[in-house]
Amino acid sequence: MTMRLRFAPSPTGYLHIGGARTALFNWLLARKNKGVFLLRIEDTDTKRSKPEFEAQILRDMAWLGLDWDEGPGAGGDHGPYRQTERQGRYAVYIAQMLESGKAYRCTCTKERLTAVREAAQASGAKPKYDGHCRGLGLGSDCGEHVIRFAAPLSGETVVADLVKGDVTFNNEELDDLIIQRSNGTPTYNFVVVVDDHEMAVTHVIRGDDHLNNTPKQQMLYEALGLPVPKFAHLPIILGKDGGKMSKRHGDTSVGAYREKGFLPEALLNYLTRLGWACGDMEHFSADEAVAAFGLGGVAKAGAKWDMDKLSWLNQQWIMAMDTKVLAERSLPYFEAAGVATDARLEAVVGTVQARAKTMVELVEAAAFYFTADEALAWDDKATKKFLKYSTGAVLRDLGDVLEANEAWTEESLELSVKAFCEARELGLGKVAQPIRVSMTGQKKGPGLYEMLVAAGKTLAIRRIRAGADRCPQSPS
RNA sequence: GCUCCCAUCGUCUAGUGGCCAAGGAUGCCGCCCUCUCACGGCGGAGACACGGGUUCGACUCCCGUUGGGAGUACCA
Repeated sequence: MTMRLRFAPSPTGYLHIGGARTALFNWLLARKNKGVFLLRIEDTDTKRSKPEFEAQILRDMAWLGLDWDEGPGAGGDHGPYRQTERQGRYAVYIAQMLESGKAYRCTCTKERLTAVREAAQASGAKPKYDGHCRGLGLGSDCGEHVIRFAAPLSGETVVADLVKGDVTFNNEELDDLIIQRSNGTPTYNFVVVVDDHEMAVTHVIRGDDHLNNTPKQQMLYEALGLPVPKFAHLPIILGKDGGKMSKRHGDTSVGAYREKGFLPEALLNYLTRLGWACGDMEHFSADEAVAAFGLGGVAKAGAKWDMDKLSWLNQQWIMAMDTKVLAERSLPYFEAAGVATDARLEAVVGTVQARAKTMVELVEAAAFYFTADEALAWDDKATKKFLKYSTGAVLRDLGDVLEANEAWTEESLELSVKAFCEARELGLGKVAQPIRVSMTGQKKGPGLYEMLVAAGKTLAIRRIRAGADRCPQSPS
């Protein structure tokens, strides 16, 4: 039997990190077992759901490389895959529940419900519905009413969780949950059961926060006479302070990480490793993760989001990437930064590849190659320290020496510069830094020779001479 | 309050009763490389929450305590 897994986001916001990780683990398991990964849009909250959010979620999933076999845009014969388009299907299940006596109509008012809840809480008991209408046998003519599940009153329900192990719930703790609202629409816990069944989902993998819903859903499966899927609950991702991950801890949306210049490979790598381990594997591709993945390696405890490690991984991915590919993929980031690139791009990127933790940093580090001379960002400290009165003549002469360098290769430039230093009895540092500041406006940057080559002779000579002009023209 | 889950370096984790005077990664510190910054190399500090059991032997098993998290809706 093929394993069928699903990710069921609500289009009430962007795809956040936690959701992406849930999707990822489902995807990994599906790919690992040659199963099916499907996407279901839970858009029944009409007040908060928006088509734009759905589009964004789909885009971010695709960006991460989490492709789905069934769902919006992919087809599949278990559709439709949007809950709003499935509304008609739930009525028959509700009717079945009513007929078999597994559900009943309830006309209790909200006021009464609140009073019951408060009374229970005051006495230290679990706040739950008291079953007031359970034995009344109310018919469809009872006026405004909800439909409640007549849950088992005694015994216990054991959830055989693939991550947590057996989790036992006392049925007395669970109450008669509402499965259909007074406006006729079914509620979440009922709908997931029906949808997961109709979509033939075999494994439900979701966040920890759903563990408490699971016994209710399991009882619903049983009441409906449906096979119960396997469950696995993943620990949730926490913020740096151990609390729920929120804006206070930085970005929470996948889109924000893309915009900040994180590579999908790195984000996926980090997300996989967060809460899952396979020995000492740290830096791995999606394919490698698929090959090694298993629910057995999933941690039970929540994990804190660590930007430092994500950044490190991103840098590892940037460094490991073929320079030509990296150059192509950096294009949108140059564009976003308003930096126009040219044919030197690949060479340029090569010089900053090991100096950027993100694509945005890469663009920042490379911008000086492309910006107009007068638009260079000057670091005052660097100028003061390295462009002094005495440096002016050095840079001017160096400009002439370099102009005479026909080959303009790293090797020949190194020979030229070193010969110049020896002739002047100057340490390399006394020459290299002024050149760097002239070229970049900054005191840090790529290696001297690779930078000169990547910049091109024309720009290099021009900036070195401009650097000379920038030096004080008289001793102060 | 009640129910459920969880607990190894700051962080992510390895560890499934002896191989652990607890390993890796990140971050931090130092040294090296060096024209700067990175990269890279080497080294260092840094953890089994606590208390009881079980056992010849517990990081590993059981119980409790403490701490953290989740749920407790006519939201999903």
